[in-house]
Amino acid sequence: MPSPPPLAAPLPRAFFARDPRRVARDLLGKVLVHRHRGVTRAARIVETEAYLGERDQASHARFGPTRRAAVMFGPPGVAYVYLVYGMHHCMNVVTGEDGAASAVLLRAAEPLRGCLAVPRGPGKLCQALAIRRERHDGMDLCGPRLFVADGPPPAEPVRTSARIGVTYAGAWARRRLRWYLGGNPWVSGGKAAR
DNA sequence: GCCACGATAGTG
DNA sequence: ACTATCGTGGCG
Repeated sequence: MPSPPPLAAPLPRAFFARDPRRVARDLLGKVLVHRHRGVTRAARIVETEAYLGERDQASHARFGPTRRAAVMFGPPGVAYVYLVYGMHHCMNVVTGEDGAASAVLLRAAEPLRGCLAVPRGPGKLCQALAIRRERHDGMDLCGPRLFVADGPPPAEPVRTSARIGVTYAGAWARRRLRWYLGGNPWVSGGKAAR
């Protein structure tokens, strides 16, 4: 008997080893999958933000390879998960070349399977898929536990805007480094941001 | 050691 | 607009 085909396979590392802006755009419509103890949780990515590296004054990488931001300076295709405001976890995928410190923040997704919350906003996305810093920061996304699977090309139009919550970053805050699916109800930021 | 503050989210 | 809640980075 042939074994059943996997429901979803991880995207190859080459997908992440590119400019974070391209990865941010191409992640729209892809499926984030978390498997743990036989439970699968999955959601379709509808909103992302690119962080361009050490020079990007909105990025955690702006302080150099500190303990928190260390994984951003490593190879692509790895999860960078951190804690904000002492209570919310946020997940990024590391992109670009090894050492470039670029990443893409996953901001919102459409629930597909096993979601514990509505994955609208980066904190809620992690809560929905049971992703947390202690467990997933530094995890390889080309493994079986936490990965991004391919999905059909989105029917919705791809739109861009300035990133959310980075007003401290001066001119970098005004750059259009946020990507989302226009009109999609799962996108965060309220009516104005959709 | 201290301290100010956050790539957020929920309430008023 | 206010705040919960704690790790982080800057500075001394």
